Amino acid sequence: MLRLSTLFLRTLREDPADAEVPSHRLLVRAGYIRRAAPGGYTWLPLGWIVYRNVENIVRAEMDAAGFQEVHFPALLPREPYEASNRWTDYGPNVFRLKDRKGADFILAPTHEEVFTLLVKDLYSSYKDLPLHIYQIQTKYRDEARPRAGLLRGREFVMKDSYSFDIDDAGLERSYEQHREAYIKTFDRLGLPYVIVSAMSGAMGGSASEEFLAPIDVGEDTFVRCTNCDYAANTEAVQVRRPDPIALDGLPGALVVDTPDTPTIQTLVDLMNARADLRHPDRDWTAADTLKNVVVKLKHPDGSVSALAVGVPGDRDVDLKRLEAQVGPAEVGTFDAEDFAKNSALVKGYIGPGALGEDNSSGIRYLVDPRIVEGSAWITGADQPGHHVMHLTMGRDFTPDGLVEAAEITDGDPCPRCGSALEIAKGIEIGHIFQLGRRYATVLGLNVLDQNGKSQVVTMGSYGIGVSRAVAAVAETTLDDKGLCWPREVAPADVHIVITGKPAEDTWPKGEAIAAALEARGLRVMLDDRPGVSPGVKFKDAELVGVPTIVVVGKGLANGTIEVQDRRSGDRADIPVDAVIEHLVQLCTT
RNA sequence: CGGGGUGUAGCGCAGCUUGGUAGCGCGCCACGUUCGGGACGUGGAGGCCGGGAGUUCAAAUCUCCCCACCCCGACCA
Repeated sequence: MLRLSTLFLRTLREDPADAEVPSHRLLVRAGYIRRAAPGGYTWLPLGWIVYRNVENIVRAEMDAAGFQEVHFPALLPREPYEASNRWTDYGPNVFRLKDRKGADFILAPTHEEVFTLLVKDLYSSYKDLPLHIYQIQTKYRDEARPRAGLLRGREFVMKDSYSFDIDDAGLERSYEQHREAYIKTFDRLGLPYVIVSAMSGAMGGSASEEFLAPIDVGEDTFVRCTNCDYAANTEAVQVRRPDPIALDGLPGALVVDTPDTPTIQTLVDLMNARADLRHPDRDWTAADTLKNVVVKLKHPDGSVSALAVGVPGDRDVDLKRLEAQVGPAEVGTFDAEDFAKNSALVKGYIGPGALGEDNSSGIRYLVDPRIVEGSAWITGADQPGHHVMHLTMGRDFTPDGLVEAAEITDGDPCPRCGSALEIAKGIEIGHIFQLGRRYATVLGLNVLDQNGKSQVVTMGSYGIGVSRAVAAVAETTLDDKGLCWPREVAPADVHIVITGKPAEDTWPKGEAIAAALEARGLRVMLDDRPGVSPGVKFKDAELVGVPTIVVVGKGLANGTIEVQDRRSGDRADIPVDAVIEHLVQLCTT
């Protein structure tokens, strides 16, 4: 039984100044967590109970799916990460340290390598597969900017599982099993989620989906269709490609004099104002122009190359989307110095004429899928103050390929059904990922198949942010009075408030009810603080967020106990001799 | 890493412009009153004013450097 008279708890009357996000504010205010380090939090007794409830739900669902729990150290040597190249790839995001002999260690940000090596250590036959193992472990990432309390910390707890299969069909099945287990887990946690397609290209896998809790304070942007069930991380959205247009009879390309038009808007305004350049039927818009943006790619091996991206002029290049396509290379800006080195590029007037690996700049040129064969564009003529109109894709220029790099906007057509997409924010609470053979290959995880031939194992990796899930549950359930936990993760089933003076009947009665409920298997929190005014007790009960609040007070004179539902605020007066049964019913159904 | 903001008692804040006794509310302790929606009185405890250097007779206050936190952006298997 949790007695508030002795519980290590201090609720705050006012919001902490350093917390902005509601879940963070309330978890601190209601005495669940305290900040202990930049991006690191101490779990107080109530928080730790909730954390363990969440962890146990996750564990129970993993076990129910037949996955086996193991536990690695968080402190790991450099070598495995060297083998997968992530010692360098991870860059400043890993905490690195040295032992007394000067050997390198890391605080693991993720465990793919050591899981792979563990299986390599013990297994060598196809008969041992498939295998699913997982752990619930503290992870460390030196985030540039930890924020929002538990939502993005530098130390956090993650459940990470890995599947090992002999072939692609097996991986497919393993992935599906994990997907099912995740659905059950999040349903049980009472956490709303959207399953979105995510990027997998950079890691060499074939399928990847994220579970996002749709909340405005989330850091991930995703789209979902207003009509069908398509949903994707914005980085992974595949734009609908219009049908090609026949090339016959289109007007020829025409270079026109357009002084002082270095931006799309100035260009469109000038074209609409000039009689000789106007569109015969309508005004030109930014969507009629082709904008070419040059960026620098920094490759993991340290080399740098230039890349040109062509997008319709009414859209910006979304650097995150671009980076997801070109990963593991990083995208940087092409600055004045870079322009100076490449005389074929005229800033503000860059056109396809100068781009492409076969053209004067030699810069690889990728275009948005909307740039289809036969589409005609107004674009740069590669000389100051000049543009070219009617420049037609497939006739006047041919890019080196396509790239999904244009920003996605509200109302864009769904790639599946064509209806409008809407943009939303979410917290990533889970990620499932068909990793493939990348790690198994570099770390040499092979098994013998039926024919005695050595085969590279194919892997999946699957994560749930356990500590983050606590914040996500809080965030999706709280209201203006405080936290509001779903029963299964709540620190207790009932929160009994005793009002009146310790000498009055309410006190022994409250104690008796608490004991009786506990004997019936309910988890009880009892506010037995003497000399604390009823108002304070009510406010604290609402702040702490136990789903059922029981008030032993004034009603006792008439033989009733008040039972409140924290979420709805509904109150009912229950006769004293029926209250135990009533509550047991309430809390177990 | 860039831009903006903030560091003063456990929490929320004032004081800084114009240098001179460190304050308020909540919380905490003692006693008394009160007891169904954040009660009241009286008396208390609690501070290296984020850290360091400097200017000055004298620094929370002025100057420089550093650190931390919050917000926006960059970054985020």
